[in-house]
Amino acid sequence: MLYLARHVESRPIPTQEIAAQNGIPRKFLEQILLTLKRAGYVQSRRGPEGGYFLAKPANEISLAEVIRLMDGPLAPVGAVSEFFHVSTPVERSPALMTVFRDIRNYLAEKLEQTTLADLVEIENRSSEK
Amino acid sequence: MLYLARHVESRPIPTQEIAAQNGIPRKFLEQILLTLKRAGYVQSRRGPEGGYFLAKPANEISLAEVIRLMDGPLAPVGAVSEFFHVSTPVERSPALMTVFRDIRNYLAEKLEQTTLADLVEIENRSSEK
DNA sequence: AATATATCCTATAGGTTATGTAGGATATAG
DNA sequence: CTATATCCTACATAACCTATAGGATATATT
Repeated sequence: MLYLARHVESRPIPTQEIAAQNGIPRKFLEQILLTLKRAGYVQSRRGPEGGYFLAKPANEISLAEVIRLMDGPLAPVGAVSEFFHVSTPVERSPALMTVFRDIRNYLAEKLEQTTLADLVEIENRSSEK
Repeated sequence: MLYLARHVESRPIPTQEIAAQNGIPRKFLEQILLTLKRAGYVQSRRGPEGGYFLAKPANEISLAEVIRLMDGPLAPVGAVSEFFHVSTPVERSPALMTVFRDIRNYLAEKLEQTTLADLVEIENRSSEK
């Protein structure tokens, strides 16, 4: 998705290119992009001149959303997960819960505040100099 | 280990008790304690009146050490792991690397600074009131 | 010395996840 | 019509998590 965000002005980008530029097996990448498409983060066009592109502006896609979709909960343990909560022995220690909840909150804030546009901008800035 | 830290003044504690009090299968717990013992975090005494106890003062055991032993690297991705570094496509984005490195550093600091003694103390304090 | 209590050690197993491989069906630009 | 590209599904493999199981060994107490 970062690669798509970097080339947001151009025509659709084929998996071929993304795979080659990023060292990812093409067929594996296809599956990931399909998942992203079904979740509404990318769109595609078939056939020659086809490929993938972002479905929304890069500044409306946070890392948190994408990571939750692909990797599941941000929380380090199920006991402090907001949306995927599961009961575990960790809950028997309020102090431990606080530590893990702090961690979850830090992760959530950080990853929710950072968008693909932020990353692209940072990289553009430092390569200009 | 937290349970052991809470009862640090008493005699060795058998797996039986820890298992029952924390809702963990006894045989499963045994394996975990063996791992912790081999790593030098707990000691044991066999036979009647036997059981497990901490091998060092609770304020010398950080969460980071224990989690690294049991769960592996703290880093959210291998590319920013200090001691378990592996090369991945993430490395192609300096900005992403920064985000993940920030996260790793936060985790490392937080978990290295928090010891078992801290957790016990916090819990004692709030139960006194 | 016998007994009961506990740890110690190893093998095994079922389910899930991560990381792919593979093959073909379908759409579309030129 | 053809080449290009996505779309869809099935399958494979290794590792990890969460155990379960059975017995060997040590030791405090009686």
